[in-house]
Amino acid sequence: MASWPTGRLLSTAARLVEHAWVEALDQLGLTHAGMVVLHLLDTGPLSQTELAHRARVQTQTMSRTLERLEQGGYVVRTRDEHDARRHAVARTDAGALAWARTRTLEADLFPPLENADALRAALLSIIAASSARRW
Amino acid sequence: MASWPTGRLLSTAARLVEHAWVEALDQLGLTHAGMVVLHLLDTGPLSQTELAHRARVQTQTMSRTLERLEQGGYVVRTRDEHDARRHAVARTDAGALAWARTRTLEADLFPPLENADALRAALLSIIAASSARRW
DNA sequence: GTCAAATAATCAGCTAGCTGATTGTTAGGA
DNA sequence: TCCTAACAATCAGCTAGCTGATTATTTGAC
Repeated sequence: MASWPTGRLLSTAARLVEHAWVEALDQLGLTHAGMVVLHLLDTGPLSQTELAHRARVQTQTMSRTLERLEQGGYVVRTRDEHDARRHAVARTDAGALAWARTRTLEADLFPPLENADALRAALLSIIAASSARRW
Repeated sequence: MASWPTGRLLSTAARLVEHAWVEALDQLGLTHAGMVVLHLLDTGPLSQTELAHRARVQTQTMSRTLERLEQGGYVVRTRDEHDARRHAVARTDAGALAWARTRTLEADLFPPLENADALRAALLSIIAASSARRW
């Protein structure tokens, strides 16, 4: 596996790491995609397009994630007064509570590494390079 | 985004990097999951369970990927003579040709990095840590 | 003022992961 | 020998990504 291309190592590592969260999140009725949204709403309500942009995801994908979050009572969507095309997405109390509970989950479950800073730097530069033409 | 947990950076980077392959592979009638299989068959036929194990994927997922590869003519599945539970999966000529064409694709499309070796080392240790209890 | 273009969200439909349950085959112990 | 446990593959059904097409609303040019 040491001969695998770096991109494939990246995909594989990401997928394996996600497994660790699923069990813990499942008990709270959350998914990882949902947790990302609850995090992004930390600073206040956002439109769906803005949420999708910040999560680096399509608006269609975000739409469905929000549908589930709303159904679970973690989020409310209300039509924007000034622009009826927009939905303002806000966390409910239940959403804020769930986020508080999972706050440190991602970091806690990540396997400890020697060169964690170098890894973060590399990932950020990959994201920056790949986001350029897309987001 | 610099404040995101490392695991989330990992997922996001992996997803963004995959976008780059899709277009190129699509023209060859391949998907990334399929390409991984064609690579794993480099050294000869394998059972589906073995393929799933090496790709770090469930056998159900592999089963479906192989179904599509076989349908596209890139792979053949034949029942094992000695153990009728097993399927021996082998590349066809078309499969070998497709693999030859995409051989360097993953590496070529990966954004150039300063500390690529450190990244690979970190990813390999993450995979090792996460694989331990699962594969 | 009207009509075309842009924008926000959604619908339809695809692949790739996953879990849980099922079918067919093999191997091993009573 | 038979019957149960293990194993290989698949079926059914879920979420999360994606593309392409559609609907409703707003904006802007004429």
